[in-house]
Order: sequence, then C-alpha cells, then structure tokens
Amino acid sequence: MTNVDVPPTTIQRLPIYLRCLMQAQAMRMPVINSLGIAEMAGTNAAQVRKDLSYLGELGTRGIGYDVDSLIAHILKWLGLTEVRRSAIVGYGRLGSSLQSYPGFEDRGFVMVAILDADPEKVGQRVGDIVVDPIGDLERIVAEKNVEIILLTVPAEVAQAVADQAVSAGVKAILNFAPVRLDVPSDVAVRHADLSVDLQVLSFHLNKTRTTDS
Amino acid sequence: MTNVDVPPTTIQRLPIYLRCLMQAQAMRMPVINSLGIAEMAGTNAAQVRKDLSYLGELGTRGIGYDVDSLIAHILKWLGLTEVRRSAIVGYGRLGSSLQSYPGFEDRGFVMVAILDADPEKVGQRVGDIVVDPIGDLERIVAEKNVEIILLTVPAEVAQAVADQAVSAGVKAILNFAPVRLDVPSDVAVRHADLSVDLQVLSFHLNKTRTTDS
DNA sequence: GTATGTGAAACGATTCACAGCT
DNA sequence: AGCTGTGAATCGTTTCACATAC
Repeated sequence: MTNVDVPPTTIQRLPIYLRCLMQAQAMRMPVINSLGIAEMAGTNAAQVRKDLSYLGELGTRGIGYDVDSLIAHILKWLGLTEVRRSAIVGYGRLGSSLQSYPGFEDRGFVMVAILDADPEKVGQRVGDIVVDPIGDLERIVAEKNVEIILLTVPAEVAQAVADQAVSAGVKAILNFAPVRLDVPSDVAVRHADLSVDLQVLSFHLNKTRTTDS
Repeated sequence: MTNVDVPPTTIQRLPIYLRCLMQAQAMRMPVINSLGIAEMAGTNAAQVRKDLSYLGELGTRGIGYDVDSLIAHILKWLGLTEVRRSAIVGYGRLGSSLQSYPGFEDRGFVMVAILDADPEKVGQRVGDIVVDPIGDLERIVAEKNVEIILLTVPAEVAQAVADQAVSAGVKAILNFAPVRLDVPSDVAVRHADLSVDLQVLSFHLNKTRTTDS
C-alpha cells in the first residue's frame, strides 16, 4: 500500500512537521497553510509542499491543509499508529535518562525491557520493569517481541551487543555509542552521537572567529 | 587562514574520520590509506579522499596518509586544539548524564558551569562545580566565558533560555529540547532530538514490513 | 484571490575515472 | 605498481514559477 518513494530528507522532516501540527492543533487552528508550517518548522513553504506531496494530495488549493487529517496522515506514514516495543540496553546514566524523555512512552513507543551487564543493577525495579542481565538479550528480545533497542552500552561492546540483538530479530537500533555499527541492510540504525555534534559546533566556533577579520 | 569552503556534509564526517584515525593510532599504524579509513568509517574511498582534499593535500600518492599528521590536521580544522568552555543548562536526568559522557572532558570540552531552575538543585556540588540558578545565566556566561551550552531544559522554556544565553555571548548551542530554536545566524545550533530519530526508525519498521510481500 | 501540487531549473553532494606523483 | 587529488558525470535535494483547483 504505502508508496516507498519518499526521499530520506523528507522522512527526517516529517516528525518536525508533526510536532508543529500538534502545536497548531493545541492552538485550535482547524487549517494551516504551507507557509504557516514552514515558519513553525524553520523551512520554506515550497519545501513543505514538496515534502507533503510525496504522501499524496493532502491539501486543498486555495485553503491549505486540514490540521487533524494531516496529523493523521503523517502518523500513518511514520508508522506511529502502531505500538513500538522497545528496550534500553545499557542502563547507565544515559540509559536511565532515556526513560523519562518526553515524547517516548506518550507516543507509541513502549519500553518493555531494560538490560545491563552490571550484576548490581540486574533485578533492580524500574517502574514496572525489572532490569535483566545483558546475557539474556536474545531470549528477552524474542520473548517480548522487541522491535527497537536504545543502545547505550560502552563503545567497546556495542557491535557485539548489536549483533546479538539483530540475530534475535531487532529491526531498528538507536545507537548512542560512538562507533559505527555494521548491521544487515534490513536493520535501520540511527546514530545519536553527542560527540560528533559537539565537534561540529567546535568547527563553527572556529569559523566565526576567523571570519570576523 | 582557514579556508571556509568545506561542505557541511564533509564537516559532519570529519569527527568520524578522527575517531577512526585515533583507533588506527592506538593500533600503532603509522600510515593509512583512503580505503582503510573508509572501511572503518562506513563510507567509500572516493568520499574520504574528496573530504580530506578540502583540508589541503594531506596525503602522499602511492603511500596514503600519515596517521599522526592527519589527526593533527583534523583537530586543527575542527578547532579541537582549543579549549571549549561549556555549560549544562537544565540539570535533570538528561543533563546530569551528559557530564559523564565519554569523549567530553577528555577532548577539549570543559564543563565550567551547571544551571538549573529548581531551587533544590541550586547549590548542589557536582564534582568541582556548584549548580547555579538559571536566573544567573547571563552573568555566569559572561563571567566564565561560556562558548557552548548544552540545553536540556523543558521545551516550553528552551527558546527563552536560548535567547538569554545568546545575548550573553554564547555562540554554539547543542539543543536537546524538542523545539526548533530561533537564533541569530552567527550562532550555531545542533539538534540532538531523540524523538525525531525514533520516529524515523518507526518509519523504517513500517517500510520493511510492507516491502516484504 | 488564494494556496496547493508539480514539472523544470538550480544547486549541492557523491561517485567515477584517470592524470599525476612517489 | 600504488594511491592520492581532482575534473567530469551522476545523482539527489531544494527552489522556482506557474498551471490547477477551490
């Protein structure tokens, strides 16, 4: 059914549009036009129209986009109408902070397991989840039908842990470890790599200083 | 001095190359070629050569790149030879997990302040830093010469806090709040937005399921 | 009149392929 | 012979501009 010819750059912007639309909805706006979305999202109207046109003809010429129905369409396209069973693998400081991240439990993503290598942490209760040993990863993934893992283990073991997760059937990984993961092409990986962002910022600090002369 | 015509996509890859080179250095490799870097980084040799060629003629034909000197060049280009004074603004779970993130204190980035709105947290000691009230943001930024802030405050106040930081002289922001920040063009912003990544992963989960038929 | 949807143009990034250096 | 550096070709993305629909 779903046409798969949506450019990757468009896909990355859909969650942002979605957020803007939810805001518009909260402000009781029944309709919004491409310029309105663009201003909220920090792009331009042409970009918004091109992006949305990949999902179909969702707007009304002369009027704009119906907020409610556009939200519904984007949710559908992003697969956010289904529950996504996820697990945190590596329950250190970062891992534990992810639980309480806003927009997690409250939108489709459900945390069904937490795993850690540290015997001290195993058995610990976190809400209604009990921390499991990382050695049980494959069993837990299979049993609890985990689709996404949030990988917050040390860089040295990230690849090995990812391999286990993949062999147990995980199809999406959000990787916080500063290493490139090697996975089969049917597994999606996103890198949430803080140090890369910091270094890019460092570059910009340099640039502004050298340009100011 | 520094030529500013490096494509943004290249800049984003430089930190990754840097990491690979450090690994090569740790393995006592004196020289590496573009294919070697590419395999470690998950790209192709042509890409690596194009990227590095923007920084100058750093390799030797017939041989490859000297690991030590290439590392030095990339560090220089990314401005990582200078100390980057940074502050955490918003000391919740996420904020506190950032301190201990590997590759922070140990590479140029120095945490000089932590701020929070919660009176309970203000005054708390964190290593050799005392948590300051967020109302003192402008004073602290000016006094401690903060260049980068890690913004981990709730979305509702992120823009207001960013505005204060910018007016006090901050030139780079790593924004963890799920909102688009409006800042002057000389201020660099990077979005570390977990929920966008999760939603992109959700899209891919959908796709593989629908394509498998 | 107003705003979408979309071919076409412009731009930017990646890949190719080879000349040039060691 | 081996590998870099780089123009040229290719590919993908963004922007333009307007026909189309309300």
